[in-house]
Amino acid sequence: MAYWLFKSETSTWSWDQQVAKGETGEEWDGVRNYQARNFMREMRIGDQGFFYHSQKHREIVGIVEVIAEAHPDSTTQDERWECVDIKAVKSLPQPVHLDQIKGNERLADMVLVKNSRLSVQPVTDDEWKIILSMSET
DNA sequence: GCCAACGTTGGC
DNA sequence: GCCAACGTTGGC
Repeated sequence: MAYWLFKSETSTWSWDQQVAKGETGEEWDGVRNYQARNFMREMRIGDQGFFYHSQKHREIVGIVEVIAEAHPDSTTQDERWECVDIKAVKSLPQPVHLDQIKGNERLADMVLVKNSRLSVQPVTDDEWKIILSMSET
């Protein structure tokens, strides 16, 4: 199973909205970037991801799960763009802030640190575990 | 609110 | 196919 990170601005789509969707989940639509789309094409049902609030908050707040693999993005007629569906699994015990991530040298290679503009990105097994443990303290 | 970094577009 | 111009994102 692979791990990912989904980034959203609270004013566009927030964790609270994602949680409210429950088991039904929601399309991760609106992505107009080839790299991000390509990562979504690699996702499989059951993969998990972090839900990150960009801009004002800058923290990972929850865990989501892929419930539908890549399909056409319903918000555009342009068939280049695809998206997956995700549902909220749970909130993190404590949000993990970007400052904490940047302050941990074992996370120095995270895409979030190296390419902050990419909205859908892969997370390694190690990064996943480290962030989970940071969230529990 | 600014601006650096990055991606995309379009003229040549 | 190169690259300048432009638009967008997101950290600060």
